[in-house]
Amino acid sequence: MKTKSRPPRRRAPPQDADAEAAPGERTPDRSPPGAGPDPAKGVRSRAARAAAGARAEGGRRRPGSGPGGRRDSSAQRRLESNERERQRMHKLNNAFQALREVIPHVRADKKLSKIETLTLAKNYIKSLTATILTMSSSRLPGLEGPGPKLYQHYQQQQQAGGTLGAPEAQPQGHLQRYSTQIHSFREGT
DNA sequence: TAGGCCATCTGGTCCT
DNA sequence: AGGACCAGATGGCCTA
Repeated sequence: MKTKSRPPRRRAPPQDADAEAAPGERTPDRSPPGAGPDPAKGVRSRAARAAAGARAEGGRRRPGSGPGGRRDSSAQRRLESNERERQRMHKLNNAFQALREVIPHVRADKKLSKIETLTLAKNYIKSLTATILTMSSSRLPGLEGPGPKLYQHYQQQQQAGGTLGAPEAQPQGHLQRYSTQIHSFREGT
């Protein structure tokens, strides 16, 4: 992972790239290998779409639709790079799917979007953390066991504005937030 | 039809 | 140098 922050990226002029670089003919619908009906992709039936070949154009720009499209090694490298990028995104999507499967939520009939998944997961973690803290600190007033250490760690995180972040240290708060969130997703708000 | 979400392409930047 | 990562752009599908 990159931890460094990068300078703001400037973007090359919008895709007139067609004009140059013509990276070869575009790949005809490369639905991901083994991604006929993308398993990770449920309900919103992209599957149907793929089946229908509807995705033939995908959202892709067409690099070298012109005749001169073929272009030696640089075009070849571009294609390979595209393929790697696709694979990378597929892995990312698999990870999203795995995450969806472990966070409890209602509305099983509808797939959580990525943003919903992340948000829900974050609050789920918070609520679990808070619950653990409550349980372990109430267990004993201070000597052994994970309780005090956990609590101290949690407090440090809070002070550092750390990943546990939010100022509501009350487990209730997290739980509350998580469940309202589930609720709002259920209602589609 | 508009808006949300997504997959893919692409080129820049960073890392090994 | 080549691959990984990232974010902008583009266009398709779906739902309200």
